[in-house]
Amino acid sequence: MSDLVTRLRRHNWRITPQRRVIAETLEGSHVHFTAEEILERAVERMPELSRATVYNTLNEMVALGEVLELTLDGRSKRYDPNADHEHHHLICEGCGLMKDVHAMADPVDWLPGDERHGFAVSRGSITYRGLCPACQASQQA
Amino acid sequence: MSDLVTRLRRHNWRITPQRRVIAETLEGSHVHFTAEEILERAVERMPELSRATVYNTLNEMVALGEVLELTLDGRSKRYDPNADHEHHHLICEGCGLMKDVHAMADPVDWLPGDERHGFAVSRGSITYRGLCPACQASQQA
DNA sequence: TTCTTTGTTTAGACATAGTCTAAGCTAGGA
DNA sequence: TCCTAGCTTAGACTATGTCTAAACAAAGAA
Repeated sequence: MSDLVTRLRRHNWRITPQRRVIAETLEGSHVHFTAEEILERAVERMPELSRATVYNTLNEMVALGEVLELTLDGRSKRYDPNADHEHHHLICEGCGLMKDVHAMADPVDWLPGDERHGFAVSRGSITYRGLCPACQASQQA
Repeated sequence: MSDLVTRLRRHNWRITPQRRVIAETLEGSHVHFTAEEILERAVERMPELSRATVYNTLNEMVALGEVLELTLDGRSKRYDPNADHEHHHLICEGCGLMKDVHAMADPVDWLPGDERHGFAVSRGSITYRGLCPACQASQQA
């Protein structure tokens, strides 16, 4: 799997300095940032970068299918540059910590035909919830 | 499974006229409403009902565990009065139509121990995405 | 019954997340 | 070089949800 800028370029998408900074900020992290967090970090490298460009660029990367948009907490959307690789998410109900995880089966295979209501089902993503080790410890105390 | 008002009363939660109207509005539907949609419909029965009461009441019902909060589209939260019964959601990527569905297995069973990162995993919910029959038809045209 | 306490509701101000608009800027082709 | 299409910008605007302070209501005590 190649880096995000390379994948974006394949769509004949112009890689401007702003878009490069945003893509590299997104890819350089191991957590899934919100748009505001990306703006905050990208502005350190390019102070004149505007909020609208960050939102526009993220939406375009999602539309190109190279970035996933996650809406896991109902507050703000988060962006996951790892769009190729099928994975799910595990979230701590105590502190909000999020991890990428892999399941042993594709959930689409577990949806019977009569539960599909005529839909053409393309994918299924699982959100696991629980308590992380730190929150389990603090709950016992 | 008893009705929502009955379940709420078991928590020694005062059932005021406002709360009753909100609970009945929520339960009387087969789609999952947003807070604004509930307000809109509840106000028809109780015109002086305020927005704040609707938001407060929904949040309290979620905290009591009798209503599920869904954040499936990143726009607004939706509320599902069917908190007891394990089910998942199927969403149309064309028009946003949402259905409750049942899978053949519990997704928690598909998450291997070494993917749990020490979490105490309590539940997993699946969001299926695809195209509903109407949107498949209009796409072909 | 009246008083007190506690919890509930209200209107509207405020906060946060995200979109839109109009103008200016930039890169590449003629 | 100039033109054009697309990109970026600041800031206004919209949508969703929370907070605050005051009014209101219900239940128990006297």
